[in-house]
Amino acid sequence: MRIATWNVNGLRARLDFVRFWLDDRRPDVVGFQELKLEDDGFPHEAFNELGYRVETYGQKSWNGVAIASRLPLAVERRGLPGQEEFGARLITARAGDLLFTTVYCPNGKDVDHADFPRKLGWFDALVALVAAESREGELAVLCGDFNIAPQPLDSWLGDKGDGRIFHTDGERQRFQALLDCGLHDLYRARHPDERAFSWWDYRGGAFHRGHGLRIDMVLGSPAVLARTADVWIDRDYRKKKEGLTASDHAPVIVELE
DNA sequence: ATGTCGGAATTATTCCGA
Repeated sequence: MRIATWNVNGLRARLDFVRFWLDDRRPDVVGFQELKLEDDGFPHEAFNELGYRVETYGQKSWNGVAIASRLPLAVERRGLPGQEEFGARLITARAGDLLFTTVYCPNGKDVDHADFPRKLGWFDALVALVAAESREGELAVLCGDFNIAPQPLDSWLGDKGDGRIFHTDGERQRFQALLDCGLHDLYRARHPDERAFSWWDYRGGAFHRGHGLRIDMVLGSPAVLARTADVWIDRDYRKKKEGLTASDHAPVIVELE
């Protein structure tokens, strides 16, 4: 089974690109972020034609998440309790035997911006939810755009990034708190010393200069880790395809036995 | 050069967010 997470940066603008990727990689379950459209406007037909059912939690203009699945799909939750006013950022569904959650975590903008403490509060609510809902032996996945580089190894800035937005102790403590709930960062578990990124700014030729961050993650419960055969970042899909513009994020793919 | 995108508000141009 192949699962994936991908921040598409606007599904309307990315639809042909996403279809091309789905047809090429054939994942079974995908968490999408930054749809930037309302649920009424979701292009279900395009996904159905490729064999996917989709559950969505969108809003106008910004944010928005969805789970597409070739396996039976039953939605369990839309929205992070107590944080709904911060945008459509979390959806959970059962996909086959997986309890699959995808999140678009707040960006925070800058360490001295009002959104930064709100970002930390959003993570505190996420940690509380994960802690309350985790069940022994469950095949649970929490994937998405976390907007945190957990270690210096996850940033092109290395330890020179420490203290900047995405690189602060406060953000890293929240990410660690998710791991302390029993989740594993599957990419890092599989590739302990690899410097690899999932996001590169559109500006300044960041992709070609290697100026990236690893902020898109697939976290898995111990049962998921035990079934993980491979984890890779689909960097090729950060490049233009057939003249179509890529998202600023690459998909992250996990192969499960 | 904070150099690019996507979307919205308004009508090809500006803003906002990332």
